[in-house]
Amino acid sequence: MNASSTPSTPGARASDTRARLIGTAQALLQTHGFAAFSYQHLADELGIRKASIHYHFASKDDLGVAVLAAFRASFDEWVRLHLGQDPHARMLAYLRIYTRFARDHGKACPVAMVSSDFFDLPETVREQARLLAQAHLLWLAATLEEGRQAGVFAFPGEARRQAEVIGCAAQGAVLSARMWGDQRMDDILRQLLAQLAPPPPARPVNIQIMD
Amino acid sequence: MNASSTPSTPGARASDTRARLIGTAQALLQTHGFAAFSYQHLADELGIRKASIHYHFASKDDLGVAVLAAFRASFDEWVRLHLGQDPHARMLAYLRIYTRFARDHGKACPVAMVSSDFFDLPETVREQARLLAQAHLLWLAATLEEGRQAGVFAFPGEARRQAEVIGCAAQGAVLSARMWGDQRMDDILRQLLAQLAPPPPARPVNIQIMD
DNA sequence: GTCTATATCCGGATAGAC
DNA sequence: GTCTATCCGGATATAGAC
Repeated sequence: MNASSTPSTPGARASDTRARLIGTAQALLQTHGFAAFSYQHLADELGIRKASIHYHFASKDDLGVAVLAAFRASFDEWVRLHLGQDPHARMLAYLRIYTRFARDHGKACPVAMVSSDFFDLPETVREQARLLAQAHLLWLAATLEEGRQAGVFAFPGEARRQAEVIGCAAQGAVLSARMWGDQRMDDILRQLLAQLAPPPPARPVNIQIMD
Repeated sequence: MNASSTPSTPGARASDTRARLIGTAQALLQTHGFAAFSYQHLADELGIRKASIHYHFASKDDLGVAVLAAFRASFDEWVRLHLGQDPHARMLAYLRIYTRFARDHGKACPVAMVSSDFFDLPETVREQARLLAQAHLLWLAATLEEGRQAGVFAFPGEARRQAEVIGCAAQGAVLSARMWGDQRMDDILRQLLAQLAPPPPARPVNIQIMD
């Protein structure tokens, strides 16, 4: 009955199962939320018994902390991989993360899912959620500011505020994709980018400034 | 032990309890989500036994349908009350709905909460959620388009697309207010409005067109 | 590391008295 | 309309064998 491609074996290393638990829990968190997935779901997915999970994560809260920390580590790695690109390309790549989420069985942003469960979460998990959200917002603000100075983005006020708008809209977009399909979300992200585009040069007066 | 201000009495009318159930369920949906609140929570709040709730709503799904229908009725009424106002004032009033949500114990948008639970909901509840979201989007699109033609809003492309951005951002904003407090959300809504503001007249050339 | 077995609690739902 | 009593399933978690 073990549906897993890598059934548990007596010689399995703890770190293997632990990593697979985190990966599966990440997917379940994005599709069903933290409260709505269970050790039973995880056990079924991995082909082990649910009691075995407690060896790796004594409580579900511990698992929640590890799952959110893993999301943060993934994002840090993603940031590292895109360090060289220009702001516009980076922002495109960032929004494509959410496009991929939505297309992958309607996964939502982990931060949005945790926010929904927020009042039923222990402080340890809440803290990790804040750290993850913070990492995204800081990156967004830096990218927006860099893009504005490079002339590829235009928006009013502080980059930090604009970063919050983009982040919230992206979260809302993947949520709405669950209702309406991922085409809806593509439209929203495109509109978000269109709003960031700088206006065309003041007027088509034929002045050319030579340098 | 009845904490309710209107304890159940033998002579209570069904419509009273039914209305109180819907109202309490609306609040619980916005704070904890549909899956996370229980008949027991409702019963405690109203000062009755949980079995009694089944008289009014045979199943929790039936309650969910009624709760979302009630949200839609409230919104329709809100729309009616604001018919006379100009687009800018209407949009301000609309965003203030979410500000009030966030300040009221961190309530989220019901659509966002239902979206999180979406894959675990029966089709009857999903349908109501779509109807509610649709009502908001249609109103937003109409208000945006009217405001653009009146010159108080500026945005690229179709109003319908911009409506989706505003709606998603508002949903994300109230969710993020649960993490960071409602001041954060005020900032986001302000930024949203600032982005909608039309640019200042082409340049301060001292041309006055007389009419 | 993973198992079986079990403890404990809470969820929605039903039957039938009042 | 609301009650008590009960059923059943599923949740997290623990104990102890292998």
